[in-house]
Amino acid sequence: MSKDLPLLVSAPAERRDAARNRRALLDAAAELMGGCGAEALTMDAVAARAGVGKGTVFRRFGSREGLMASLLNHREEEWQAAVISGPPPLGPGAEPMDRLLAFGASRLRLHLDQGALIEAAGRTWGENYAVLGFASMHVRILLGLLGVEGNLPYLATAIIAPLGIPVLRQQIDHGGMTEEQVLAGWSELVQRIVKGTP
Amino acid sequence: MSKDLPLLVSAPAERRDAARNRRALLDAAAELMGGCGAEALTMDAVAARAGVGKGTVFRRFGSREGLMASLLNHREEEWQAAVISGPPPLGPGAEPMDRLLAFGASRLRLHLDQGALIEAAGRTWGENYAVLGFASMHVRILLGLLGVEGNLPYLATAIIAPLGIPVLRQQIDHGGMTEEQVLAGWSELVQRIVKGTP
DNA sequence: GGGCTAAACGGACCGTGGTCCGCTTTCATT
DNA sequence: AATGAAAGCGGACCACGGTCCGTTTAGCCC
Repeated sequence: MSKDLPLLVSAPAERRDAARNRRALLDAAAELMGGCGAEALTMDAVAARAGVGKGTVFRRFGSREGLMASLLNHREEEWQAAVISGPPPLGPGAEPMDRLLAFGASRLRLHLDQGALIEAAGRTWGENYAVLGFASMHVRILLGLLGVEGNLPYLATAIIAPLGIPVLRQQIDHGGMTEEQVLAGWSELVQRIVKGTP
Repeated sequence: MSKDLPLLVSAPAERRDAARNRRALLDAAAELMGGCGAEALTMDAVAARAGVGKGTVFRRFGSREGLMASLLNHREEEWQAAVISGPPPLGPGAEPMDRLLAFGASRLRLHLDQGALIEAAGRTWGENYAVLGFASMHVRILLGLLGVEGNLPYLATAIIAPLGIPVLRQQIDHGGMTEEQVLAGWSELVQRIVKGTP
């Protein structure tokens, strides 16, 4: 039997008890979330439910926001995988504009689904460069394929911005729009930006 | 001498000690902010500095975020006044497109100036309908004057979204853009949206 | 297996945001 | 000026996020 090679993994691998506790904590957090919502979730409760001390929770996740961000991470990874190698039109194989519109619809749903969690994760998630960077790069590439010229990095972030939770909340809760209207508005926005190429 | 009529004011007027304490608290908060930044400001410190009890702070402002939002309110009101009746191109008198571009530049600066405070105020400020609603209505009207057709309410919020602090932080801190590049990108975005009218 | 080291653990402890309730002040009315 | 009621006040109190450090445990080398 060959020993596993360490490959190029620089992370020195987690100790087994640490890994077990991390999973126990994520499971406990998910269960408590399902029962009471993100707002009411306390770190003491998570620790107790997982059968570990509170210090362990903070050692693993750094902060309450970090724990929330870890919960979000699962869904985000699935979503990124769907973009990279899932079925069209979100994944490869469809026309760029169809992929772009599918991106918006999918991202919109994801954000609305996870809204409470995203808000609870605050800046730890919101400033997660890996997440923002991936979406931004994807949109930027699609815009390039569509023949859009100009400041693509900026346009990409500007196209993604109205899909953020605070904007969606304003439009839906205060502006009286439905989810469908928001998506239709976003699609129109994208068409205009693509069309407006001088 | 005629007694002041109550007019149509529904607010039953603040008692004099309450008004005095409110100003003292806002002044104290502003001073402490200047000294240590928004992050380090504690409610106990504000109360002590203003010479009142902590309960009074929460009675006036509801929460820490509420206090931050009240501090922001001054600047916001000045800004709204400048839009409504200040000198062009931000105020009335300039061409719609010039006003729109001036709006973006002015809003961008305002947000960057008050970034720390805005983040400290969190949702209490971010979901302030009066603020979002004013900006959104203003942009919507300008778009109308520019002959843009379509879902103006949506387009207005989408144009404002990339001027939000989280997006600006991403672009400037992680994306390597300068303030000038962001403003140039936003101007380009607006031109495209206006031009893209079918 | 024995022993060594670094990592992980846990829960007592602390600071801060937020609440509560008995006491004080304002002010309208007479 | 006296008075009554409502608004305001203050600081003891609580809950929760986050830290710290003495103790335990996993994993490795002999």
